[in-house]
Amino acid sequence: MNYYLIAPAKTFHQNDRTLTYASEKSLLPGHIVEIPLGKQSAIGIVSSQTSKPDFETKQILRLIYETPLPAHLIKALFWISDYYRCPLSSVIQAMLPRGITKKRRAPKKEAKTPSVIRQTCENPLNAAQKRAIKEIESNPANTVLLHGITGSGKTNVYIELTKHAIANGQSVILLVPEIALTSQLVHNFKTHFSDVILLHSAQTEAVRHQLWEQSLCATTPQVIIGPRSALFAPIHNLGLIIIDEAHEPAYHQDQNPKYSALRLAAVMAKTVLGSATPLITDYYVCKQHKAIAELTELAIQNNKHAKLQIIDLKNRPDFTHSRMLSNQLITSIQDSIDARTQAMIFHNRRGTAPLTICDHCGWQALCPNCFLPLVLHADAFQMRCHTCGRHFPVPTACPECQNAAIHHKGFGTKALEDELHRLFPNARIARFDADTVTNQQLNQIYDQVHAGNYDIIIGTQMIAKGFDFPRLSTLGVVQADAGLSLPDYSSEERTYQLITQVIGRANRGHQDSRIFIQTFQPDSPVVRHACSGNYAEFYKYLLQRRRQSTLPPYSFLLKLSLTYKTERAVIQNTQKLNKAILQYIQKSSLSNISVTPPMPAFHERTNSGYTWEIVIKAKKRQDLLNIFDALNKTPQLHYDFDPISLL
DNA sequence: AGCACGCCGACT
DNA sequence: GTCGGCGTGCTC
Repeated sequence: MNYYLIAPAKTFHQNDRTLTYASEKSLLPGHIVEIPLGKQSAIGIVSSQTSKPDFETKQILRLIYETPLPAHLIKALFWISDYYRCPLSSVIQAMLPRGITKKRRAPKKEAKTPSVIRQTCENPLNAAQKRAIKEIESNPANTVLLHGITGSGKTNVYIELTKHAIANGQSVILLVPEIALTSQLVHNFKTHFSDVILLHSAQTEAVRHQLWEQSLCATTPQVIIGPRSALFAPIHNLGLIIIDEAHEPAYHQDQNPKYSALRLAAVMAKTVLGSATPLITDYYVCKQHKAIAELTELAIQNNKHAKLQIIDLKNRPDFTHSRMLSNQLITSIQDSIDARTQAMIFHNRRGTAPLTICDHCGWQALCPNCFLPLVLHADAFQMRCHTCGRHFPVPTACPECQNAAIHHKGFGTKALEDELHRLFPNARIARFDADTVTNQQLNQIYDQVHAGNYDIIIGTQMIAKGFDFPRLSTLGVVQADAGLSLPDYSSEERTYQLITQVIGRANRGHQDSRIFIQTFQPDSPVVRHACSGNYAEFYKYLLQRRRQSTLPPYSFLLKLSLTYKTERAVIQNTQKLNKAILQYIQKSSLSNISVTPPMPAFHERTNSGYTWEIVIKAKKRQDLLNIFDALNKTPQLHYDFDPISLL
């Protein structure tokens, strides 16, 4: 009889660890089995063989797949659970396809038996790209940052690295933040490699299961493209992971299992992080390991120019035609229309007006579920909550004091669209935001824009990423500093990234173009460095600030939050928690640790109650783990190691 | 999370 | 004397 440690996929309270089971069969680590657990049965993963224990054991019911999961996934399973203190079962659930025990009907289209990856075309490289590839491949560090400006040809580098890995018999995973927004990169990969396995959120359970089996059973190297969860594809001989736009927050999963795809990738295989605007912490760590490859020149040289102008929103004489758009921007839009080219206006706020307030008594329209401001959508005659999606009729009078003087403050993309219609009554205007387009539709509409069916394009984040608009000659950012007002430690780098991405839309060099950055803070280093594209200066500036406040990369963070039905309960329990933390720190005489006093969370009140939080900063990450382990866990306690935002 | 056991109040 | 309320505790 053989005995094995099995990690069950089922969660059971406060006791999440491997269990010992017996089996006549000889099994390997990574084998997926069915086991009896309590009165039920569960799926489990074989961790290792063990000796006969001194307690009763149950028999493994059956082996589900002859092929075990590859070793790097078993490593990942235990690493995530340990590093982020999350239940093993939650990791397994993320790793295995839903309905793994279901018998699937044969797929309509014959599943292609994975064949040898075929190179289908040439991949010309310039000197800088060749240098970067050599740098990445010869660098002993496990993670290498490919820092390349927009248009420097990172895709060609990815393709070449992938070719080399396949030639060595190794599989490659390419992570993208969101498939629908990266169709050009996906298309490029498909033209270079046949049989790329593409994973995305629109696929059905059956299709995912089939693709999962396909990669589990493949005997030749595979290329997989997908979102962060594609790291769990069961491919063998994983040699390289490429993470495109590695600064994107989509690479951090914020529900259990909480993990950073960047950290996880580094545990599993050689990892390349591609970004024009890397996160400060990633740049800092890679710099320390001398693991940065720079791509500083445009891949395709051209003689087109983009002229950038910063406009102070406080300077009212510049806003005599519109309160939203400066005279300079309006003139340039008109020039673009006259020249039959296009203008793009970026504003990261949906709807018509983000705040609705009664002038008489101060009442404010809030979502009864989230207690956050409701956004007016005048075209739909609705007040919408952008957090939970609920919608309500537009009030005609204040519900508190019956006064009719209610005001809609601020403006979103819909209001901007109305304003542009007023200023340019004959222009063809397209608006891209979550209200008008889903990610799936984005490509069709993009084609229309590309074909020149529109004169003015208005949009949120959605249009800032990835797309190449060759007819663009005017680009306007309505309020570049909008994100800086958020009380979050990462708001500066998020703002830098956004401005850089937007500017990148005009810097593709198809047209001479003019860029107008409107801002209330023309002197802010974030806005200035983003406008001049000076990452090195921005890095220096932000690193200094992080050092002053001991934030990452100068510390590790643990965010603890408590949610209770009443304000009284949440304050009491957060204070109790705070006391327990301080006592533990003193008892263990830990140093270089700071604990914020209990404070209300940014979203203090929600439908589920009141939330307060405590943030712990430590020089050594292990101290955070030790403190956490010593705490009393209750269902009200939520925790986040290495949070990317403190909101 | 389920699903047992277990120890007290309302019923045939 | 039995049915069932959900408090407590376990799952190899």
